Amino acid sequence: MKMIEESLKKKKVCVSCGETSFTEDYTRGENICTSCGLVASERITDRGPEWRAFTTEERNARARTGAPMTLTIADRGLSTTIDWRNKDASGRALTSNTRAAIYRMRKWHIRSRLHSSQHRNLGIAMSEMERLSSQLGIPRDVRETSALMYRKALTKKLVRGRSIESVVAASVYLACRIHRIPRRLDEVVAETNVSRKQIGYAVRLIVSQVNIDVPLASAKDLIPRLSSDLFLEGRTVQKATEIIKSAEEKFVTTGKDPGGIAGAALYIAGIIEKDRRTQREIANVSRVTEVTIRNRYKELVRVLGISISVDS
DNA sequence: AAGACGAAAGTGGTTGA
DNA sequence: TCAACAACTTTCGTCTT
Repeated sequence: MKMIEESLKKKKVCVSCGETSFTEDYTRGENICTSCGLVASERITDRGPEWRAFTTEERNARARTGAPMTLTIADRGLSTTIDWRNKDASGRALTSNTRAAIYRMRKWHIRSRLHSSQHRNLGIAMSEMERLSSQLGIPRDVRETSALMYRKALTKKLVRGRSIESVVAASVYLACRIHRIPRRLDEVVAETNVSRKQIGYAVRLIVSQVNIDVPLASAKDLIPRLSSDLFLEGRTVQKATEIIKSAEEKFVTTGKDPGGIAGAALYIAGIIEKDRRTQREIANVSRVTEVTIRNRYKELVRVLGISISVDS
């Protein structure tokens, strides 16, 4: 037990490429690096059910727990509901006494459910968040984080005087940053009706007020996404990751657009590994211009002393 | 003909007085 | 609040493959 706790606490880093995200393959019991495919550890704990089910009915019949508690529903999925039918559990009609009692319970139950303005706010915000994050294709656990961010912002009274939508968008964006899922602010802005300025302001506000570390966007995080768009080969991707890593430690990549850095690294890696893409192709997927790719790649070559080999 | 290159001028955002 | 500034973009002519 102790060992399991320790291994959970320690953040795993891929020994091959330094990536920290892993896919757990339960059927094979392996931990696989999402970036380079390295099998990082075998014999992981299968946290799934110990039974098997082939149909939905079987699954429902065998499950012994209810829906998971979640932050993305305003009442955390913990509310009870009282049925509107005047029947008991076995389907018999209720006596008039019981019926009156149930009627009173129902009344208070409904009245107490959305009792505070915060709860009402959350209700609206969570449905908006659900819409936004599904539009952006954001996975479940990141949504939980963004819900948490929103709840923190709400309790700190940061939503007051600002539109719910802008704070929701900021929460989603920050959750992506925290989980190192590359979504740029512009992409989030595009799915909302709020101006970029307002969302940017909300983002900064939350970062300054809420006590959560938000890592800076790194060019490394963009590599998997860009390289799959470019259909690059594994070794090229790995090379690009190395380039960025040494660029980050050797030299300032700060203040530069991560897209430019990532694009330049992929360009160089492509040349070295003979898996070349044109500057235009790379510029398109990394959302910067060819000129920026050029500038960054010249800079990287100069600073890292990479010789673009003349052999071809 | 496509890709790479670099100069010049313009834009949106940050910083410091 | 404003000007200076760095990073990035747009545009365009030229060179290379």
